[in-house]
Amino acid sequence: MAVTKAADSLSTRIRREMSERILKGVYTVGGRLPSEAELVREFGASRQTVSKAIAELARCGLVERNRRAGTVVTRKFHRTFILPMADIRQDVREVGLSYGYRVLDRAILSNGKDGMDWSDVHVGTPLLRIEILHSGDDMPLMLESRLINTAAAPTVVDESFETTPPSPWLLANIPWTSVDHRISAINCGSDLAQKLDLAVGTACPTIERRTFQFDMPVTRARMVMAGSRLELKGSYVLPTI
Amino acid sequence: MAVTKAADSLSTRIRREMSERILKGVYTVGGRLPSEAELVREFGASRQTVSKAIAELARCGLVERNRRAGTVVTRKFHRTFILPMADIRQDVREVGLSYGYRVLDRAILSNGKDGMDWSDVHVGTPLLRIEILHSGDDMPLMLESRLINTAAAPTVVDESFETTPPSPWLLANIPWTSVDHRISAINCGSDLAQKLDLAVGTACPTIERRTFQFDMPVTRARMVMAGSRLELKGSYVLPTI
DNA sequence: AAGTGGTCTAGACCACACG
DNA sequence: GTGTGGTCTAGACCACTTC
Repeated sequence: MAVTKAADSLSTRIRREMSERILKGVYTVGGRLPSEAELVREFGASRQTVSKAIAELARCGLVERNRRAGTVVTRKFHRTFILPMADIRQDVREVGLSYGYRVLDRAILSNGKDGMDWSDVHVGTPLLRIEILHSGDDMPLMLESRLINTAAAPTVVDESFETTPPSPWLLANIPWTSVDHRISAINCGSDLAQKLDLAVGTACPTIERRTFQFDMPVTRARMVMAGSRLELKGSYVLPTI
Repeated sequence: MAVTKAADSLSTRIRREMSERILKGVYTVGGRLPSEAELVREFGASRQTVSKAIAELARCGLVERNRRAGTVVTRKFHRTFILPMADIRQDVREVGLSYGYRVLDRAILSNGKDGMDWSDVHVGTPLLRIEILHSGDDMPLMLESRLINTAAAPTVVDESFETTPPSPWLLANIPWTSVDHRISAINCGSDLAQKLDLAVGTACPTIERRTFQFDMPVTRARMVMAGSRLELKGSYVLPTI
């Protein structure tokens, strides 16, 4: 038993030892782990402590726990990965550019009129529509077109967005409970090409994102990246290691 | 105190009650939560149980815990979201198409020769290069170009990939500990256009993904989606609700 | 010094699923 | 029935950080 290296808690050390065994194949995929009672004996820890360690492995998806059937090794931990919901200001600065943005449009419209039709939002609710051009060293990097539901974010009407872009402002001021997104690519048309300073037809990664407070839509945004000028990156390390 | 509705565990009910208070603004952002001792009194639960509930809120990023200073409400839980690392077979079937794929190329090459140069992999290591065209109802949906490091996945050389595509095979057979990815968009050239049955220049969402076993690269893949034929979607619900 | 969270133990009861 | 994990309590010691 290699449960060494103090400074980490006992449950952490047990978790690490067990995840190492799983990754090294000591316990085979589909096979059973020793029961909690056996691990209690092996590690000389209390059942709570062992249970906590194994529960963390289960949260990471390395194992599945079943009453009576015991704990079995899975490998469904690859089913998700994390994409940072980056603050574009940080991302731009990280590549050494000075971040800036410009508000191209800001209007309050009534849902159901003016061509606005946001289903799931009551007809007549005021909506804030805003368009932002983000740039680095004055080079356009991303065009953001956003609708904000004033029923979910009433204070937004008093916000000019002259010092803070909408995305960080919303994150800091309007809580949300769920989000969905869609990643696609578009060939930019002449309007986009002009705003983003690209050749017509350039492939642009595009993210559409919607956030909700329970069932109520909060905001929906379409973010068109200026071709390959800014990369969308992410990484994920299994947290149990 | 609305700690009602049994069937859920006590710590779950406490967690839900507390997250609701945070989202409703009972505890303001930057403000302090009651200490564990106070919550023990309020909810009539043991300290372990209260601690577990609050620890889960902290894992989700709703609060930050500090010794002596207490637990404060943050709002950094929006910093990441989850993108499903979808099994394309499922995704295709979900939209009602019959999934199929074809191996366009399969070769074993030596790193450092034949134009192969995978830094971080020893020169001379055999690499499996494979190209797969995924389709739905015989319509091309995604072109996958992949390298696999045989030092990390020795059994891959015996696998023809005639019945299982590389991605699910790898997930099921070769463990990994970290992954990174890059999302971009490309204008497809003539070769891609032919393989994916698209017009030259069509914007195609592209994912590059690399996985590792600790420091050892396992596989790297470039997946080019056929324009907008297949969508990349994901959603995330705050797990504390 | 004192209050906070972090962790651990020992013991207990329960729910579930399999034989 | 029986073994598994799921959860809870009570009490304890410790580490950290602010006062």
